Amino acid sequence: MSSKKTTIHDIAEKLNITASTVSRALNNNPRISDTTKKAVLNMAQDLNYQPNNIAAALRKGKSQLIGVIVPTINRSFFSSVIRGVEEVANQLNYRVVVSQSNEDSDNEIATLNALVNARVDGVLVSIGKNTKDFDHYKNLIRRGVPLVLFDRTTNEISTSQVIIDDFLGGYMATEHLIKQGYKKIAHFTNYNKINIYKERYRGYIEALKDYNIPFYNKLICESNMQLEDGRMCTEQLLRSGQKFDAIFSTSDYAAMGAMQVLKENSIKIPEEVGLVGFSNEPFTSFTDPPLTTLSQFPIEMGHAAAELFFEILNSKKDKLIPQKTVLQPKLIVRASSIKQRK
Amino acid sequence: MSSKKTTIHDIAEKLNITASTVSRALNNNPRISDTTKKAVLNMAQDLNYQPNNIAAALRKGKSQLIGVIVPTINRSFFSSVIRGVEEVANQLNYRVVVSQSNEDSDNEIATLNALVNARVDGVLVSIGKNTKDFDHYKNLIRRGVPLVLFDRTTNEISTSQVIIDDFLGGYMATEHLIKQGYKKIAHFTNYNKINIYKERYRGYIEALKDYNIPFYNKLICESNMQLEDGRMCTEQLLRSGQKFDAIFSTSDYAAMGAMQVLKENSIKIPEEVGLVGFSNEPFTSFTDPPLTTLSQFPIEMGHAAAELFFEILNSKKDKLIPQKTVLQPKLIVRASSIKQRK
DNA sequence: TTATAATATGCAATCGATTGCACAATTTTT
DNA sequence: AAAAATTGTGCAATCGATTGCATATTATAA
Repeated sequence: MSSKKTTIHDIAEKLNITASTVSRALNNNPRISDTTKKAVLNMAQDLNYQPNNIAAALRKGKSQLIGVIVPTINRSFFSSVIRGVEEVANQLNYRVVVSQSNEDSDNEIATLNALVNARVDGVLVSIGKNTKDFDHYKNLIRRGVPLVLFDRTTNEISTSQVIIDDFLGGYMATEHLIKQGYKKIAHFTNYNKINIYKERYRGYIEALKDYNIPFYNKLICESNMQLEDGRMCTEQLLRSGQKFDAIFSTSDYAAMGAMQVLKENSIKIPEEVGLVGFSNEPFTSFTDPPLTTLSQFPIEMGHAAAELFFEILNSKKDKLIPQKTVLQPKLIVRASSIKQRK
Repeated sequence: MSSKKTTIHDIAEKLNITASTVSRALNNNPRISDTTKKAVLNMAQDLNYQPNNIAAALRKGKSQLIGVIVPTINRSFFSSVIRGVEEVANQLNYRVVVSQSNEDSDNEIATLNALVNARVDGVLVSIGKNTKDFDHYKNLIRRGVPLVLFDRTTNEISTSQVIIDDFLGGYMATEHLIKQGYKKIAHFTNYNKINIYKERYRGYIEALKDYNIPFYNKLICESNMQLEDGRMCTEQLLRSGQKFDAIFSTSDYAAMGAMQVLKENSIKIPEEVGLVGFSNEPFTSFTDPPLTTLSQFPIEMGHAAAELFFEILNSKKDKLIPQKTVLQPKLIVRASSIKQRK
């Protein structure tokens, strides 16, 4: 029943021409006459021809596949980036192959190899928190496989990347709180200081400095930045007796934890404590009060990453200058940090 | 610099054997001596050999790729399903290629064809809301391409599928509200009645019947089930003067819209109006009050879908009986619907 | 009218791994 | 010791599309 799939040879045979001609006709090669092209196209339709990309990939050495590795796919930020990548890729007749590292270094390497073996034409990666060794990526570049890093990046690898200006993000969040009249601003950051957290932290410090607000080490809490960690940090702050009137958390989840604990302790947000998160997770607009946060424009980040990828792909391999796209984060002001009404 | 990638021929040459032997050795073929196998493996390591899956795929007619089509990837439910699929697939050395239909029928078809041309070994699909014509899927099956539908399915296509028991979900939600003492339960459902919404609606009706609660058509609001729609439905209910003391919304987003409007009107949840959503979106635990909802176990659904896929793949094509995996939803009771304390 | 260019198509190798069949070498059976 | 079975490799075709080069045909220029 399922007669074999039709190939260009079948088309060629029916039309009494060769497969080369069919191939050229299908690829709209100018050396083929319009008459032949039409005949081929019609016959292809009649025979319900479906090109075998695998065969083409083997011959051309290009699979039309882009690999994307993220720590976890079911986080709004990452799935949105993937969405963005896919939008650009599909436009150019590329498909997106996704893999998760689960923040595990070994897994990240294994998955990277798997993608390479599948002969993806390049890889877009957001590096896991625990990855300290970048040799595999360096090898990849040496072997000429296009690589683009996004969000979770490192300067140890010389390749194109797209990030948001996390320093600015940290600065904006802190400045906003200061301008609202908050003076003792706690900061929750990741204990594992990969680029993004480091930068946000720097922004926080810088803003304090610019506004002559003293920095207290006791107001810093390092953790894994999940909801539970945010709860813990907040409880710790409360127990310590250290006064604070605002929290800038570098993750929305930890901010949510803080919100819960504050509410449980009948501390009013934003009147007594202002709260700012980071990432604009979908839930932040649904909390009570809604949470001020920073949007990282994940879909745009996906677009940018894909564009950088295609730039590498289309460039002469020898004179390739790594590009860096820096997106501006945007402060989304919501009730959790509005002390003054203007 | 980038010396060509090593192939089995390079290994063969170095060892003075043929490529066939190398291939067999790498695939651990029992007809190859252990000595040779070891030599091949070592040489492969030395030359940093990376198998070319594309070549193998062409020869074997299997790409080790699974296509997944979802309406949108950046929705918690769908990205979690994909996560589940990926977990099973990776285990079996398969990769996952994702595509979005954006709820657009034409796009869904185009994307399906693209995946087929990429020679994925099969496709897992959650059908778009607006897809009414299933010919493309039927063709796919006729051509012997394994197809598994999940969540958004249809009985018009004879193929394996995995769904949750939406009828039961609707029933459980409604019964829970009834048992809490709510009597006039509104229901928000999708105007486009694809399988899942139809079933939940049926469950709602059945529960009312079982508990001798009259059904009022005026308590039903059909919409697109986004947040705005939930707001609209709720405002409409309020304006209409139709009394109601609970809302069972078939989407968490619409439920959230309802929560907002109720709060804006100073209507107390759960005291005056009980609220139940559907899907257990991550934000539902963060609202105030936290929202009662139903978990669909998306990751497990992904696992199940992948398993069904591999069953098809490994079965004799002629005697293939479509399987249906039905997962049980689970009621997650939170404050939004707890009127009585037991 | 002949030389030259342009046009349209065919030939055959190629991408890299897999696999049915053949065959030599060795071991086991009778 | 001859026949049969087992073991280990090699040969060559194959998967389907692409492409450099050759060639035949027609159109244009000299």
